[in-house]
Amino acid sequence: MVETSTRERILAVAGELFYRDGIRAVGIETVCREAGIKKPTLYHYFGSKDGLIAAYLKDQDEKVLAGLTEPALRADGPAADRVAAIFENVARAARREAWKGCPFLRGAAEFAGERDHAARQLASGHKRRFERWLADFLDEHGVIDPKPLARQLTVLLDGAVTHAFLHGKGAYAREAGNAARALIEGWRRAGGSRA
Amino acid sequence: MVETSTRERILAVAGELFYRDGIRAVGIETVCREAGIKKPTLYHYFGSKDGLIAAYLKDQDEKVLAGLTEPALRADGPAADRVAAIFENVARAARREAWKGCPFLRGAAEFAGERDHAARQLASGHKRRFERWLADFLDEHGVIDPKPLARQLTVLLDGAVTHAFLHGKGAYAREAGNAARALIEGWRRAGGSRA
DNA sequence: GTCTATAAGCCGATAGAC
DNA sequence: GTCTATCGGCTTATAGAC
Repeated sequence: MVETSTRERILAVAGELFYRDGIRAVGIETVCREAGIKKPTLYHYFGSKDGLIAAYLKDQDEKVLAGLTEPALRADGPAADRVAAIFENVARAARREAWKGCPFLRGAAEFAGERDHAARQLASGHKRRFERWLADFLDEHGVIDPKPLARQLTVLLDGAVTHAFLHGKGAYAREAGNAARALIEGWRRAGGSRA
Repeated sequence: MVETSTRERILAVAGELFYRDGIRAVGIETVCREAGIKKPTLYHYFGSKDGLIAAYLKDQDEKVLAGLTEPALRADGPAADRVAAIFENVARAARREAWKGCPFLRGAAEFAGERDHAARQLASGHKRRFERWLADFLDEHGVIDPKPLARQLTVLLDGAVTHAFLHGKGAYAREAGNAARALIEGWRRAGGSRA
């Protein structure tokens, strides 16, 4: 089953273009041309451009989350080392030409004017899901009262992603990794009562 | 001199619309209508939409920087308290309906597909300027080896701004403020050698 | 499910008059 | 410096045939 369905092919093409150039910068016509189909076919599967956008971000949710958590799951040692691996992974990604930060942060920024747009809601949900995963992960690795710390690290990580993209340099993510380390180690010293 | 020049009026209107709805979401025609002028007048002053975008962000640079640093300059006590005031200010801003995060982060996100776009360059410059200001500020308030810490806090702050916007809640910026405090206090304990 | 053809409008940008 | 008028192209979206 190497052949992909039409729907999957459209979604793959749209995902690539939306991520590379920005959602608003890419027209339906371009998506159709690159996917080798005509407009009515796209509208048949997705109903509207907003429908395609929502499908794109829903499709990315799991994938982005898996890519983010994978370095931590693969690392060993104390929690600080494992979390630092996430930041180091971002720093390495920043070197790739095609890497342009987080599709959810960028999507939310593009639809700042539409409070209830799917891109905004899916971005918020995605971030809450990562924060929850991190709290569980810290808990499993012996961190006391992990929730406030997970929130701090989640915020720090998105700052790292954003700055790594903005300047095109991994140095920002790497320095943020140092901060993450310091926060986790300090958290243990304070006995979880810092927040 | 209450009357503003045509150029200033266009810039003020464009700034409001670009920030509220996003740069790509706002057409030249809309800017002209709201400013009470015709298109050739706008093109007379700014040459192109990209010219208007560049003028918008150049105009915001100083203003945003001043708004960001003001709470720290007004606060007193040790460096940790003063920097925490910046995060608290973001947390309070997140409550306002009209607040939509950082115009530079959002602008850079909108032009992710154009590496050399003015929005990207101005955003990068703006962030480097804030980082430099913070390093000087920390230095003046007795922090040893302030540069790596300033970078950590700059990254953390933009994460806080982004999450405050994303979820429409100040809680994320407030928790990031706790992290900032911990980083600064830990930095003193480590004698500036943490990084 | 996929096509041809097309609607209706908005996009950025400009020629040329005053 | 500001206008009227307009250009060509791209935008999202749809009617209707196969």
